[in-house]
Amino acid sequence: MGKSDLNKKKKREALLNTAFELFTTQGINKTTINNIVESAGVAKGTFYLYFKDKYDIRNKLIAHKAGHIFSVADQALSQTQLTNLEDRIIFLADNIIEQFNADKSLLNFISKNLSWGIFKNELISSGDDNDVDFYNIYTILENSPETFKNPEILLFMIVEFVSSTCYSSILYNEPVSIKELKPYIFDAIRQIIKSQRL
Amino acid sequence: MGKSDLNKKKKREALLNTAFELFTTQGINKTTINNIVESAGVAKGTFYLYFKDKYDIRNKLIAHKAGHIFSVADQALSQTQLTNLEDRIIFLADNIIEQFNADKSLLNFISKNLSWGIFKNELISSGDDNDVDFYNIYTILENSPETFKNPEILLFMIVEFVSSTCYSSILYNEPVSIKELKPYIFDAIRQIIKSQRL
Amino acid sequence: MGKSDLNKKKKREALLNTAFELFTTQGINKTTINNIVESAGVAKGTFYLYFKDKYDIRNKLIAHKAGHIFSVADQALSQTQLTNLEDRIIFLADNIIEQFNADKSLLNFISKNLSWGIFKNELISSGDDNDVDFYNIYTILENSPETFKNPEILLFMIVEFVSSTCYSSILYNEPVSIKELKPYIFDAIRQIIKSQRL
Amino acid sequence: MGKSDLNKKKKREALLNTAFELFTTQGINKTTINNIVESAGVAKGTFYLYFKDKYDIRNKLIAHKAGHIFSVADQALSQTQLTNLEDRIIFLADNIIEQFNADKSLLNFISKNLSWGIFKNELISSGDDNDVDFYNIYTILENSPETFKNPEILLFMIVEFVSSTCYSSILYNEPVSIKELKPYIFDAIRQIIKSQRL
DNA sequence: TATGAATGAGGGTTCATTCAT
DNA sequence: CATGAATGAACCCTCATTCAT
Repeated sequence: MGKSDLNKKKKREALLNTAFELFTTQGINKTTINNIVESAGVAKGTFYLYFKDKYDIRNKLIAHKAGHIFSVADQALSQTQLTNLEDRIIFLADNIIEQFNADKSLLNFISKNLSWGIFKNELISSGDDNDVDFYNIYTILENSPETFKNPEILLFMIVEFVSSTCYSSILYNEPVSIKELKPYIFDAIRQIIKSQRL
Repeated sequence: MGKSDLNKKKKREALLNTAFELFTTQGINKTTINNIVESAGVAKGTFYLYFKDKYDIRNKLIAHKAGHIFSVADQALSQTQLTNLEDRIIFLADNIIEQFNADKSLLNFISKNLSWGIFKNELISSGDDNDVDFYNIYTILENSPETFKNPEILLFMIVEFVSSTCYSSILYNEPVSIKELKPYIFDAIRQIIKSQRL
Repeated sequence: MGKSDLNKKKKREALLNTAFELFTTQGINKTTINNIVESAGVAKGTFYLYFKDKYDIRNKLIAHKAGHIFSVADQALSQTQLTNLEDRIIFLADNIIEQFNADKSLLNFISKNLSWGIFKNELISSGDDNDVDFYNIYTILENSPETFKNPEILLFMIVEFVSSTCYSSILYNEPVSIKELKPYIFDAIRQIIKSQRL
Repeated sequence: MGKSDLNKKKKREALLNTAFELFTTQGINKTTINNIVESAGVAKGTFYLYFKDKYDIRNKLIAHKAGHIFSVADQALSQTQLTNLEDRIIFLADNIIEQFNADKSLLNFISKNLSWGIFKNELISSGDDNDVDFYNIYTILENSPETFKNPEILLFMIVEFVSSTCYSSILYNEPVSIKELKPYIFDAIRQIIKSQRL
């Protein structure tokens, strides 16, 4: 990679990082391209060399950040000795919840913008160096000796259940704090898994 | 109520109805105050006599619409002979899902903007003639002979679970159509209820 | 007409006058909406209350100015005792040439932007208080005892001939000054008329 | 001519051809330097090695294209046996009209931008390999046994008359189609010539 | 020569908000 | 209460031009 290519990559990353910072602190609507380029220290025109518009950079960020979260959780899981499927899924859920709990603006950003369909599309379409190992998570289900009616639906339901209950609890302590809510969530997950077991 | 008061009420409702129509068809960001007052047939300044800004009218709409949905479901439930708690909750869930399925823009509008905390706040703070009987839904749990660890959490989890899984399925058919997804959802709900039963 | 209506009319005219001033001195491309509103002493948004964009105001100006020129010439003609058709037409041509000669920027503005078709369309479509009596000029031909193969074509040819030869001569003294050119033009006009006489 | 010189010439021609293509299809204002270099397949900076700016390349194109048209007409004339002056001029006019009729975008481009003075200046100033034999056309008048008051003015008037009447007729069919208009134009030309004959 | 990434002033346009009527 | 003309800051985006490579 030439010096110029390296410089380009750096500019692009500066824009991405700045945009994320601003999106999460001020919200997407309130963030202007002006804000982004100013903070990133590049000229306005430069933004348009790398991204089509504000929503283009947002989508790229979402996919990147979401993938990263799964990746971190997966890494942590591989460090454990857990073998039981339910335990492994609960571990992942717990890890992800804690990531969100530790970075609330990240939770806000992703939840407001991510949907299952968009997520899948972005992962597939964006051929950049997204080292997202999201689909590896499937392997948890697939490699398990147990079988399920429909693994994708099961995964989908768990993801939606966790993310939607987390959102309110972590950000607004509603109806209770995440600490209090967790046992309920985990119980529920175990039951959902059971209901789908063949 | 005097003639002038009536006129005022009519203006306010015209603004609310128009705003809802525009929010659901064009999105909130794309809808301008101009659009609203034009369609409502009032002057621009008049808008500010009734609402603080676009987000004020949005919040009022959300609480109103969400309450209405629960109300409709509750009414329908009262027409049935169902006595078993799980059946009653599934009935409500099904009814609400069908309401959303029949009016996708409504689902989109509410899901994008409603959160448990905001919803509760709005219901409490807005003392207007909101005839929302949302909290009646609690009575389903409370009046049941069965008891649960924490009824509000249970309700919260079900609501979040249903609304988040619905969203993706109804609007984007992801991961599967709502028709296919329903049995899984209902199974999961039953399991969640079980997990919380004392 | 209310005070407010009057004020509106004044704003609109201020914009038109300023735009014309700038268009003729700097050219249309170089003139920005910013320039116009600044000189006119109104806010930028105000411009868009009265005109769609730069080209809208240009078109309205062209029709207005072109109509005015014919009107002035026609008025002057009516003050004369000329009866002979050729003489009357030459008189009009001379008058118009002198108007352009006296206001070269006007000539530049109109010639660059006016075409026979656009001119006719604008005259018809723009229902504003354009007191343009352009078509009265037809009456010169129609009321004459002489008849012509095709009066519109004759008029068209004379107008195009005069305006195109004027343009170069008045603005660039090419190939000769307008003073030198005039006799040639008038001779040519007489010949053109003859060629079309039945 | 060295290999490098050849390459340079090729680049320059690529830019000229592409610019003409874009100017005539999209208009000059809408055409950007970006468009030109992209289509021409050269880098952006390269443009500035050959031309000062957009208007520089435009002027060079106009002179070139206008000269070419006269050249083609002149060539065609030399293939005929016509000896009578009027006939020869009418032949040229007809030929040029047909060239424009066959390539309307060319007519649009040249008419909007060409003026007698600019044309002459460009021809004189631009010493490039413009093999324009425009002035040869003078020889038609000069070599004729007949004599005229002022040959340049005569030529000027005919050129302006033809080009301005053509413009409206060919591009907008106003006031009538070029087919219908031609006899009127030719009649008028004959009269103009007569009026200038000594 | 040739490149093309970077620039940044300035373009047109929008729209929430105000306030005199 | 109701109006709507006027505002002007702020928006997104373009594009001619430069200059280090």
